[in-house]
Amino acid sequence: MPDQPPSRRELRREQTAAEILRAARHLLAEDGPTALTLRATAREVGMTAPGVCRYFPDHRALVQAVVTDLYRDLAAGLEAARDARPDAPTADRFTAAARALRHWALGHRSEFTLLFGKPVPDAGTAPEDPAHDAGWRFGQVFVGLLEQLWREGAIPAEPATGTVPAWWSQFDDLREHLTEDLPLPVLHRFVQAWTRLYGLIALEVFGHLDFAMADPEPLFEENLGQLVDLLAPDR
Amino acid sequence: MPDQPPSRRELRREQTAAEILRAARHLLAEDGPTALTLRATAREVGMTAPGVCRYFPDHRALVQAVVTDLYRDLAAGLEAARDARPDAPTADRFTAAARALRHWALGHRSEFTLLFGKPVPDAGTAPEDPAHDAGWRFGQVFVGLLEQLWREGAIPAEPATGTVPAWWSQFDDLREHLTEDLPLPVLHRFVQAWTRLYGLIALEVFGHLDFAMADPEPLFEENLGQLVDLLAPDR
DNA sequence: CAGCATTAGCTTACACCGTTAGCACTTCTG
DNA sequence: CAGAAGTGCTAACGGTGTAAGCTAATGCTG
Repeated sequence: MPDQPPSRRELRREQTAAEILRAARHLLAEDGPTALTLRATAREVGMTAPGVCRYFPDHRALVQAVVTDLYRDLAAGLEAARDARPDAPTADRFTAAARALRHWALGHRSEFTLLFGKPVPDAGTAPEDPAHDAGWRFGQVFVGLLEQLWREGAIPAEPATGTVPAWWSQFDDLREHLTEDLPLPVLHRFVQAWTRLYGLIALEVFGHLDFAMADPEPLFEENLGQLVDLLAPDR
Repeated sequence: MPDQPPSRRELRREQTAAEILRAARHLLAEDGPTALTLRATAREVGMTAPGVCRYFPDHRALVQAVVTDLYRDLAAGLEAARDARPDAPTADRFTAAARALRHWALGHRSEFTLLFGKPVPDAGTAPEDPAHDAGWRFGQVFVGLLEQLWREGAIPAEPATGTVPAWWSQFDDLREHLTEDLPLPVLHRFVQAWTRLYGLIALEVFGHLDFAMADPEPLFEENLGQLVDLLAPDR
């Protein structure tokens, strides 16, 4: 079966599936994750709920399709930010991507909550879920920059504290997903940087920073500088 | 009206209100935030939904009562951990409280998600909400330790980088909520430590650390050490 | 103690939600 | 052109929050 040309029917099917997805994303963006409902989505495109079930059998399936779509968009946005000045120092491209992530999160709070919070049980990103791959493409943006920093010799292969703690061997799992074989201290630096980046952005988006400050941007920028120093001190 | 002795009726009212709250918390703990529903709670205590509405007019009100209750429990738990060894160095009491927070979060994932994630719109903790005060008692645990560290001279009053950036004046808001008048660099150190603490725990509870490691505890302990060094270098 | 206001909890009702079963109609295919 | 596959519908069931109105018991008060 040498993948026949998509019949007129299949074409139309993909078209309405895309329309449904667009409606669902609109709902999410407008009224938050709880508004992302089968019936409301159906209404949006002029169908009934069982109608859209022909395209996304479950509510779960619809949500996961949205998650996948969002991850793709986000990854594309980060890639664009990273590659806006291809000749800039790699560390600057890293901060550009990180800023783009924060900017996207603040401009798409509902979407960020769906992807990086833990509200909707249907959004689960288990390894067997289709959204898992899309999520990994997002992570790949930062991993790619990490690998390039490593190639450029910006990251020391030795830990700051003399010896490698035994528990760093946990990073072996992560290492297998990488195209390049990076030493454990490099991966350790990366995870440290990532946790701080995520923590800051999530804290701000979720409003848990309001108690301390009105505008967290300077705090973010300060941390971004620290992160780069920590991640790639030899740049 | 010199607060009359609670009539028999009011006593009974408080009693069933407590029972409803207990049932709601049970539901939350057992089946997650989405299972925390008016009708299910009513079923749990052998009533109908409009029945519990006599006690908590809204679903929102019920959720907020649960949030308040959880904050109180959590705060009590952290205080207990902090005061388990009252004569220990203050830095150790800080790490004890931080460990207790992580331990509670991992053992009460649903509850942690409700308090520190952003899933349920009804759980909003705006300043006018009753849950706000309870949340602040939780924060007070760490703030109290901060103040004690300051009294002991463990925290330098000057920033590491010579001058105080202009944006640190944002911490003035935070300063007003404190009993002691701490210098801006001290508050800056505190916010830095808090964001990293939250980031690590949230990342772990929400499962966003799975891609990198199976057991994040060593990473947490490592960061805890760094945090104390950062927060109170002169201890 | 009698009367009465308050209150607890109920039933009913309405509007949403996800999901299933069955049916009519369109479109492709042999 | 008939049959098969697919599309979207209606109807229905069980779940959710919430408002209105009712009954009966409770507790206060004269």
